[in-house]
Amino acid sequence: MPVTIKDVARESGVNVSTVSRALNGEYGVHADTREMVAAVARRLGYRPNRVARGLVTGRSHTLGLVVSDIRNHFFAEVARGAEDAACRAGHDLILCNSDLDPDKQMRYMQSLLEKRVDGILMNSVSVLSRAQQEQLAAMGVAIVLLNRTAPRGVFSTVCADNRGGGRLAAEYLLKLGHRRIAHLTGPRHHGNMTDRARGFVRALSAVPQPVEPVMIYGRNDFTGGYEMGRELLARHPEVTAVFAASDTMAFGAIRAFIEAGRRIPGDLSVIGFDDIELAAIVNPPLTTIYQPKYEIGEAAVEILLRHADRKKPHAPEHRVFDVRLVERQSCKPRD
Amino acid sequence: MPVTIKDVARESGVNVSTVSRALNGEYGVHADTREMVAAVARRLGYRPNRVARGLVTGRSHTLGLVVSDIRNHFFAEVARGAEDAACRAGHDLILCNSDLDPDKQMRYMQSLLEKRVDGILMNSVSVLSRAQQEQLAAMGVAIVLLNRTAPRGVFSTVCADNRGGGRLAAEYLLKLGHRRIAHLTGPRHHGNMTDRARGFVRALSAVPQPVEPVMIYGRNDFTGGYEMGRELLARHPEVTAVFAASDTMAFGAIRAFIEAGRRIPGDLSVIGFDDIELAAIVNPPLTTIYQPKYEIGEAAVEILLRHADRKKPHAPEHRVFDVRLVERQSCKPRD
DNA sequence: CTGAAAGCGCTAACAG
DNA sequence: CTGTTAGCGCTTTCAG
Repeated sequence: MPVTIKDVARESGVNVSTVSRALNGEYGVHADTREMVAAVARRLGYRPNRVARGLVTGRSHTLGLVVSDIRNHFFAEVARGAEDAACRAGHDLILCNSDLDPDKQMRYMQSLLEKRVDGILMNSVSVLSRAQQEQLAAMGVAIVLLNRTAPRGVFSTVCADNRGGGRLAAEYLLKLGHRRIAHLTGPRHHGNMTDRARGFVRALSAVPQPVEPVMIYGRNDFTGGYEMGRELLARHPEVTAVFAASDTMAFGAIRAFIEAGRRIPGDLSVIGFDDIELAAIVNPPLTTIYQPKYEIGEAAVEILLRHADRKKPHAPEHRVFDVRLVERQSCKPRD
Repeated sequence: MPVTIKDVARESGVNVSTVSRALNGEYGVHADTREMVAAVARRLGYRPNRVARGLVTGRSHTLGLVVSDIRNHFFAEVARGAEDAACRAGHDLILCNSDLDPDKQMRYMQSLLEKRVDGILMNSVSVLSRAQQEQLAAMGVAIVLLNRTAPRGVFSTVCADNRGGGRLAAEYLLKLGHRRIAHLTGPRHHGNMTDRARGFVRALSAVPQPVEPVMIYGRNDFTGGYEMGRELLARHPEVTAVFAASDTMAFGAIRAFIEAGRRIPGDLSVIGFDDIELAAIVNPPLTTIYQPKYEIGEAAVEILLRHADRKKPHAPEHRVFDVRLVERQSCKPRD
């Protein structure tokens, strides 16, 4: 049975409201009283009950983070940035893994809402319908998306310049002389990856002799990349360069290529996206598009916190981070 | 202004307590009433306030997870297992990154306590002083440790058979004929890694011609491994085999070795610990000790939940998971 | 500067 | 089966 504010009040001979004021360092309480109360509180090992406080103030100082899977390196990095920013602001972060399952995602949203979180950070499973967006918006909680789902939606968004990244990858492969190119992307309607694909395809078709890439869709993880890699070899052995929409998928694909006796980059050039730490240490080191993962998490929380003051309805903010090509050794000019 | 239980009561013409009972599916309420109330609740978009409920029931249905860094693959995997288990039981997980900093860790504990979490999962207690540990125990919240600290402490623990893993690594390297061996381990007093080191050293000395390994301490991340790798080359070039206490450190060390022109496993055999996904795909594929990360997170939450019923003080449980050697291609017999 | 009192939204006896 | 009544621990008017 923990010690409550009442205990402190009784023990220090003042009213609970005075204890509250003293401990919250507000004005209107004598310095002596404050010190005395503080001393008693310390002696008793008083620990304010934030649940009770939240009930009256209406703010839980808790944020929700809904990602598809924390084991995904990208999200781990985002989560760390988000947690650091939240911690600095005196907030906690509830972690949820949606597995890109719409039902699971909605259930988590419900749960977070019932816990009265001050805001939610999420990478949405898919392009949200107008109706879904409005439903979420109507829930009356600040939401920041980690991927652009609909152009100019009602929610704030923070993400990398995915389309620009796709373009960079395309221009790079073209510059190396590749003409038979494939793109391994994630599930359809995955906001970020869709944008990467769009930028990639568009850049490939914006040249004098346009090239149309082979598109392969799959799961955004190692195994998904592996399967897409095998599929590519089976159906399009003529391809000389592939752009994978994440480093993890790139690793999976490379594994499939190597198992099939292909050499990277000798027979096949591969470029990824994310620049996770391990991209630099696999063999061959992976050429990829860097995006600032930690900073994305940080920025998302900052926006969220700014909007969580639900005094005035903020207009949605859209923050886009620059990406850049990191040239390593998994691509080479076409012979 | 969200709709409350009162609104539902008024709208459906019954008392709030009836609404509460109806919605919580308890006995003692007419089926018709229940349905009617449920219908009204749905129509009004009623969303129970778990904060309020928590205040009266004393249970927040929230767990705290304190790890050193979620970007560490091992912890991401543990976190996922924990989150899944928590979710199944209707609980949420608050994520905290301690960076192995005792102060930060204690601050997180305070914060979690003030949020009245039902239990806390944490690693890295070993960095805490004896006094701090006792302080934790006195806090009166269920705690499960992800590493063994003091033998037979007051807390429950869940971890892999770290000592056995160290032994496995030692026996393997000895079997390959290595005699000049180094161990790259984490920070001193890191519970799990200390145990790995102990098992390793002991097994090396338990043979007819005992070998005493070169010990190098460092940070448990890629850069830490890299630095230890360089230090090893500079100070002990005679070494032919290395046991790194985590795959991540092994990767860092390998990077240092390769930069220095050493070949793996040609010049230097390397064995890791954890068996993270990427261990299988780096080149050469990393021989390592597998430990069931996801299951550790799951088991920890299960124990926590069992103990969170603070009716009766449970005796601490200690669960140890088996490890096994995964032989890949980063080790070879000494010439 | 401090105390008294009302209530945040909900559950849980206790009556009826 | 349902209504009444107390709170849970805290903040926040409103008086004094």
